[in-house]
Amino acid sequence: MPRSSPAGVAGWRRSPIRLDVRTAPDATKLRLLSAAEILLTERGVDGMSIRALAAAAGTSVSAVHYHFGSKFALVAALFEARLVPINRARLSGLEALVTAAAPASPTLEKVLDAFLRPSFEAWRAGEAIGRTATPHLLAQLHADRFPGLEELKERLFQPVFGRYLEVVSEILPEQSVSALRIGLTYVSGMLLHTVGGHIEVAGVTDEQGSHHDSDEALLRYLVDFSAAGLRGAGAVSRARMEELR
Amino acid sequence: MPRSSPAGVAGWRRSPIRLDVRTAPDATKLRLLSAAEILLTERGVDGMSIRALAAAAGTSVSAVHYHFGSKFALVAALFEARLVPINRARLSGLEALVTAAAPASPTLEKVLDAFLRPSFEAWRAGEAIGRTATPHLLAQLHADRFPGLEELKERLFQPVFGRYLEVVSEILPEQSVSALRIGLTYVSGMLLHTVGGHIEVAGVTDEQGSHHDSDEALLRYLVDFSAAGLRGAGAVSRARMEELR
DNA sequence: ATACGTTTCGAACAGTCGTTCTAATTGATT
DNA sequence: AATCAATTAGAACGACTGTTCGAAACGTAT
Repeated sequence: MPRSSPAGVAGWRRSPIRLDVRTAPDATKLRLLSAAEILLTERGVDGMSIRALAAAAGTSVSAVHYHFGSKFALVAALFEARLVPINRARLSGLEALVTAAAPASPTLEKVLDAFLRPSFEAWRAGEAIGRTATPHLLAQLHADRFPGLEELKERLFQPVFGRYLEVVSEILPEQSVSALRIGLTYVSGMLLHTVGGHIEVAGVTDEQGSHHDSDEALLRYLVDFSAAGLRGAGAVSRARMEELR
Repeated sequence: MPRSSPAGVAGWRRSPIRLDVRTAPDATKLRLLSAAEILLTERGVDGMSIRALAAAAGTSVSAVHYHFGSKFALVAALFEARLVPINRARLSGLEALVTAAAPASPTLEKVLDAFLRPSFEAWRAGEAIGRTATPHLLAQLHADRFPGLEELKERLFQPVFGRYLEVVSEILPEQSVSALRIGLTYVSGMLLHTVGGHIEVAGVTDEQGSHHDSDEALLRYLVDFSAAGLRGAGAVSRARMEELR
């Protein structure tokens, strides 16, 4: 049972050679997060009990409150810890596209790919190693509700969403921003629908390489569907969109 | 433990003149369903307690088990009671389109409208009268999980989904059925995303007529987005879709 | 008026929930 | 060796969970 402090414990930094996996600082904290990730996707926030979580993490119930303060704080911490890297990859990928294509704009397909791929790949990577994946958790949390979650989602998503909306708006200047906002929300919804497990890929799994190809094809389908939808919906009903402010 | 069957109570059928609202048969049963509809959308299956439900319906906790047998049976009954009319409207609307356009096929937009409109209108009608709407509940249940729900969704959705897949496959014969299945699943996902409250309409609400126009514009946007997505995704990545079986 | 089946109610059951508290154990510092 | 803060485990708290039970109340038919 690990019993080290989170950060800045002098003793551990004096012997950096001992920082192996077993006795790493925050070992219990990290085990709790990993266990919570699995249990949350399986049972949801209300369905995951502190006791089941502690048992899965190999610790006691009081460890949760010691490290996080409350059950909801743990869920929020997990949500943020898993989403921040994905959103960082989204933003860096987008800026790379923008600078590479400057002074022109990147294609809509490339932008959507940069938005969808990080979450998509984390999802497939998680399923490949046998445990329920991170974005699957995000889809679950997107449906769940508990105090403070709405503000957290707003804080984490808004910068990414806003920047993508800017770029897409430059690519499709003839469409209103409010219409594109709805369209991009639909793109997010389809992504969550995919990683949430509602899409049956039914790909060939006996070969290891073919599975990766199927994943790539599914992501490609999602990108093309989104791009065509964004372009098509705006082209047809642009006039009606004025009413949506 | 329930000890009677709801339908076929001899005493009530002998005096049909007394079938007013207050003393109608299954009055408490219907009140329980209505109250459950609101509480489920607000708090989810695990979040709704029998006691809160009984209090909202103005009855006692044991009434739930008397009329339904268990909490999950009540949720399943509500799910089915609300979804069957919507799916019936979907199917009849589709067949009307098919026969009207025969021997040709109806347009993709009309077919998607027939699919989306029943659930969409039930959603807006529910929000208009102030209570949380039925499809909002469906979106909540789509995310929730409890034993038996998956089979129920399969039983209720599959006939509708299969028939629509047939017709859409006739409209877009150059696309594989498996690709169209994914596309139609995305359409369902976007609908659930909409009625689940994740789309901010932000329409003008001070006028009563304008709200209806905004709703119509939003539905129109969803239809056009879906149609363009289905057509576009198939046209671009048709070759890659072969890998998805 | 009596008897009957249906429906309702409140109490009580055995669990589980998140949280809190106390005591013990750990490794590092003095 | 003694002291210290950090971390752990385990018991206990009150509140809540879905469910069950027995006794009332109901309108109807005998």
